[in-house]
Amino acid sequence: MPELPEVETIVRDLARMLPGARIDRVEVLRPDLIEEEPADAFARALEGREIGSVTRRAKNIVIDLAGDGLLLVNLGMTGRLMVTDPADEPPLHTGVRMHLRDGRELRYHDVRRFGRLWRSTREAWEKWEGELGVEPLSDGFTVAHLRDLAARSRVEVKTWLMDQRRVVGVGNIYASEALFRARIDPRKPADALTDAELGRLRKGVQDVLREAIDFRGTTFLDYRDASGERGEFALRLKVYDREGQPCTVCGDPVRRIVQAGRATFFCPCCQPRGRARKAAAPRKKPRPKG
DNA sequence: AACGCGCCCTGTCCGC
DNA sequence: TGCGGACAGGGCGCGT
Repeated sequence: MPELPEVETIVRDLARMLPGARIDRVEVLRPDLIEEEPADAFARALEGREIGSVTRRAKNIVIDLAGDGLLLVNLGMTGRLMVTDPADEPPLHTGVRMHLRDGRELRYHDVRRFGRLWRSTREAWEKWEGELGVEPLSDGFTVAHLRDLAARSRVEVKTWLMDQRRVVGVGNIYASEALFRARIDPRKPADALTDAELGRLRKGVQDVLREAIDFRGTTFLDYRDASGERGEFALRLKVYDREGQPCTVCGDPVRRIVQAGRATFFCPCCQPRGRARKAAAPRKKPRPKG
């Protein structure tokens, strides 16, 4: 489910709710969600720990255990991490229940179980996250950096943008949305992007992520924030899941293609191929019917 | 080294 | 109404 805006929304909520809480007892209902074996060792190791800070790196939730290492959570496609009342009957697909000393429960729920929870030392984590790409909302996300990355890859830009070793946090929804805003054909090879296009891409990525955070994320299927609420950004999507519907800018039908096995949505009129952007940028054009 | 692909899993929807 | 197949927001490991 979750791309950067959804994870960021959850993290901001948890960062208000969790610091200072102590983990009393951990129940692992779905051991395959836990990296560590046996999962029981993972559960016992968390018991008694105090939660320090909650932060985000890429699409990972980083829970600092106040000097006792880190608890990391990747939500995969359908993961949810939320604070609940333990009296609430855990629904089917509840994977981990962390009972807090103050009476609340930190609950992990995941229908498809693509998500993972694991422990790490700060040193091991820093080494691991060093392999990840640049944070798109950080100062390091510059046109110069994008140019360096793009010059070394002939992969189609949409696929390129989703690779977490280059730029983190952009998944299948926001990749299509960012390229629409940047007016770049998603099939264009990364190393064919001009500086002007990279500049628009940088802005497109940042704008769409910031706006989605403002709306607490996009709820497509399963996403819920840390309180179990839906995000509100879905209505603001311009191309994602809008195949055949009119482009909000030019009225032409939105197209769906498949790249690297994932659906891509774009407007062939507003995101023209090649450098065929001779005249002014595509604007509303009267469209002939038929 | 870089890249494409299949796969992990369950639920939903669509066409027949 | 039922059933098979396609597809769903991520990421890893494999083979080329």
